[in-house]
Amino acid sequence: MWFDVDPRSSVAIYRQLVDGVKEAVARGILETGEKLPSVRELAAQVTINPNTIAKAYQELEREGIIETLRGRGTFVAAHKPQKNLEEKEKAIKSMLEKIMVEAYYLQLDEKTLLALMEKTVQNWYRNREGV
Amino acid sequence: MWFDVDPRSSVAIYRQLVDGVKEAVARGILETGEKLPSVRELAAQVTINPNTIAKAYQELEREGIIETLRGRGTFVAAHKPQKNLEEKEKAIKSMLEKIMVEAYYLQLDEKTLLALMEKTVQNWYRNREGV
Amino acid sequence: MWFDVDPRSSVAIYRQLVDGVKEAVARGILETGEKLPSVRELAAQVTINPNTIAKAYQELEREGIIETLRGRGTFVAAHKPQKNLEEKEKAIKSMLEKIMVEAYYLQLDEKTLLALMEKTVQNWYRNREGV
Amino acid sequence: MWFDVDPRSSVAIYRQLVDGVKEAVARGILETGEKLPSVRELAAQVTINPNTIAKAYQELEREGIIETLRGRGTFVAAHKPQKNLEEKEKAIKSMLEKIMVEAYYLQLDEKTLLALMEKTVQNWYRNREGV
DNA sequence: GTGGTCTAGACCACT
DNA sequence: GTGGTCTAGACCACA
Repeated sequence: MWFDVDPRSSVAIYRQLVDGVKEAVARGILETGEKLPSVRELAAQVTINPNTIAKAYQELEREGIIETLRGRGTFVAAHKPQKNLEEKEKAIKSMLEKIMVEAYYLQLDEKTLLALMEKTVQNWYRNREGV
Repeated sequence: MWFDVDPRSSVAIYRQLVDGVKEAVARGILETGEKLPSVRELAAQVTINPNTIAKAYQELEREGIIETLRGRGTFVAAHKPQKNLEEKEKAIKSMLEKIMVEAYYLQLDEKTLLALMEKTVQNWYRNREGV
Repeated sequence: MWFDVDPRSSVAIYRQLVDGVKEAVARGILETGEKLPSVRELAAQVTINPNTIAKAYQELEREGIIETLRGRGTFVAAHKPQKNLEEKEKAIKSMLEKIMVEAYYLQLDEKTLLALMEKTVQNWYRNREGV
Repeated sequence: MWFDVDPRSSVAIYRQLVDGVKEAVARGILETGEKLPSVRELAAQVTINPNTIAKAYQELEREGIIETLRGRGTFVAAHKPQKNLEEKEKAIKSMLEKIMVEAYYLQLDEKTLLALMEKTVQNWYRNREGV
């Protein structure tokens, strides 16, 4: 499966599903138009209540990541221009600041941190290229 | 005040307090040995339930960021060697990956993203230098 | 074609068909006595499940908009006096109230809203005139 | 209560709740900052499952109509500038067209229809004025 | 077959 | 006390 769910985690299961799908799409593991497992199917595979899966799918649809065709199933949507661009850019900046704080307590110096970031970014784009 | 709390936010108020203090310490706004307001003082200033403040202080103490001297108050602790280094490094990497996903949906290209990161990092260290 | 169907929409496909035909008739695009495509024809054209088309035709027949002549096909019916006049007037009023609520959140003022309504109404009747 | 719910209706209960609250706010029956009944309270009053109420409240929060303060309850939010303005304007236009179609089958003439619209609009604004 | 909705009942974190 | 989440099981409309 293109994600894993930890029922012990403090983050809600449906959130883990949402993030998992978003990441899989971003990584190119799930491609536009590809069919997602049906709510019941997925529920059976990961032994999670169907309602929980459904909630995740609805959230993903609201975010425009997937779309459901009535009676046929849910599919990865074509990438639409995103809404709330500013909001999301703020979110990225705020995540970066949290990283800075954590790095401070880890006593990472500027150089090490930047190197880590560069490596992560380059890896990401290199892995996507092949898709 | 060296932080602000948004009761409308979906993140718990006590978490906002914890993060706020950690950030203030990391930024050098709160220095080692500096006294924090008492639970009651702070509760009065920001109109938050004292229990919530107390919970945040407990969490901060558990993380070794602050320490309570009985009868004297709570103070910013000296920076101790961190525990769970690996765990925290993982946390940073995981936050970076989340950033990658968000950046993907924002369609930031590699160059732009790296530039944003560098700017953030450099700003951070430059601002700390002066402290 | 005198209508379009969006499989991604949250409104049922058969409902979209029903509404589409009703609108086409009201606009004069489909005239009394005009033959509609057969279920199979239409299904082939718009790649929709024939059962769905059939359901829409049944609904339209029930509403008296079209009629089926056995072996000959389905045709736009002559306009009969409507049933449930009161019910439908209520429906219009209720739709108008929904518009008011939406307009409120859009902060449309009275004048703008009335102007929009007048324009819509006049356009509608002007376009019908030519038919 | 400032709304009523019909469990026999074909429109989902949670949708009726959402629309009811939106209308009450638009009409000024619910004012900014006013507290809504708690999920459990309301569930008891209208004998509807708490989950259903919660779903409605969440939808309303997503739309920015209400906001929840953790552990304290849910309140009518201050009116923020709306998002998706274009989308909503389209929605209004589309509702107006549906009205035109219905009016056609009711054989309302232009004058009658416009009069009805004007009356509705004026009534609405007159009733709000007093608030 | 699909997803959408609802109920009943439970547990949890937060204030 | 509040809302948030999850499970279990059920019914429905739609394609």
